[in-house]
Amino acid sequence: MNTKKRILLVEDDPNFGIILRDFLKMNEYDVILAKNGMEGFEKFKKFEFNLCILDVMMPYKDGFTLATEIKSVSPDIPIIFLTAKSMKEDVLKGYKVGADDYLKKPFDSDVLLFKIKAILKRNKLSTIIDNTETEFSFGFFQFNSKLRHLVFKNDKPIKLSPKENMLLKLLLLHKNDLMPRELALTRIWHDDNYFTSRSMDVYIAKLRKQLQKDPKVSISNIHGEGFRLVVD
Amino acid sequence: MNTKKRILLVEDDPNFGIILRDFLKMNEYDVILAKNGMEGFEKFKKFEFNLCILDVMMPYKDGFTLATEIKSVSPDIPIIFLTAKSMKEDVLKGYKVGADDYLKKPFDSDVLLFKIKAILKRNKLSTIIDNTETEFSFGFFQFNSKLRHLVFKNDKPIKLSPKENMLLKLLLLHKNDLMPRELALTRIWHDDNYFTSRSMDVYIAKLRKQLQKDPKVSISNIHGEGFRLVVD
DNA sequence: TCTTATTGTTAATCTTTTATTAAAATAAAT
DNA sequence: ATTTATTTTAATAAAAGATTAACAATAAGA
Repeated sequence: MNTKKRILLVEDDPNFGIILRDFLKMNEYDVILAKNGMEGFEKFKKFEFNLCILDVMMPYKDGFTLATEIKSVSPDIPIIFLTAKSMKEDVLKGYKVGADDYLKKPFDSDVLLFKIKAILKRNKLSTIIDNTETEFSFGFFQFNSKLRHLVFKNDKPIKLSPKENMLLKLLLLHKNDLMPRELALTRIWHDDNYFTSRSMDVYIAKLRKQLQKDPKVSISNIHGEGFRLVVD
Repeated sequence: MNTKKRILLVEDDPNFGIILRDFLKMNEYDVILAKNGMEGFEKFKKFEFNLCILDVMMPYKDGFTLATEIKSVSPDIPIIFLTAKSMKEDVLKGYKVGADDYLKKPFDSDVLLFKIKAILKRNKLSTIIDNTETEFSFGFFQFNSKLRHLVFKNDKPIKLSPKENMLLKLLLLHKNDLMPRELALTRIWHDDNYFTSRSMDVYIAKLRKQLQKDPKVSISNIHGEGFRLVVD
């Protein structure tokens, strides 16, 4: 209902990977496909995901190793393993590195869909109750990213739209430092192209309009690089 | 570390049931064994459990039916199914009634232990959040969620319907903070889709009608996120 | 300096989400 | 079995949000 759930799919068999990706896309998931563990971890760091589906047997870096790396960055992200053989050792190893489920190939696609649904559902509660940083204070502003409220001095709170809100939060997480354009585009717009970039500029303008209430606060552009929220 | 985790094991084969119970007990779990669905539900209501392990094929009342009953009382309790056959239908049915995992008999006991561990670990957070508070006071209102009574000043109590009641309670548990739409939909409507969402809006309207008696109390919407019960 | 690429701003358009009301369907109670 | 309460569905309106287009301004490179 909300926004599409994002799945990282790491599968080295290109034929199978593409067909599985398309199948999941048809079922209303946003899927990023990586063809090996290396690429998988890069993509994982770049975007934000709700779930990972990892093939176990991959050359160079296997699914378990990748899972361990992923869990070290995001301990709570659910992982489903795809195993060719259902050997006890594999299953146990999977659970040891924090698997939420595993599927033996060949598997039934409906079963996979249900597993995904079930896992996302039970992970909802913990992800709904978002315990990332939510209160920010800068200049004469007070900002609550959970309520999407921006308060100047003792005025009544200004309601921010989701995009305004996320963008301001990203800027604040890089306060007085470069917030790369690319970062906002991949994190907020999930795509980096001409139009999303234009859209982002519009939101920068909106934020500037609010922030100009405090002369000590501004958003400056670093040409070709990104933006910087400056607080004197 | 804390106290032993309590497991409800429902299995109609007495030999297998007893050996499995003893195996789990050896592994530091408190286990209550029931030999059919009827007895299983009785025991479930009598004690408090952290996890249920249910045999699917049982005479008189099967595991799925039992699971549905259990979930109607405790929506968040994790359930593992034991299936003799791993038919697709069974697996899907299991996930539909909210299974957390399933195991095909015969299974490896170590795998079961790992599944139990994994499930209890991820359920830790959400069971802590389970709140049994029943008396609330806000603005000029007094609310008893057990009696489903909402009282304004000294008026006679307004009887709330079950859904109104649960929704108000959820809002109050997040007083002055975001109560995510998804949370109410999964907790109260057990499904998050267009229609349940519309239904929820209708109930928000009903609550607003009652709460407007006190100008200091209101329900505000956070677009795309949820609602907030505001008490000045 | 000229040219091109990037950024800034505003307004129009399109999309999604929420609000409200009423009617239909279901469930509970008498 | 019939009334009553509750819940869902439908239809439509209103609000909020996001994108796009058009054009202005600015910065960087040739």
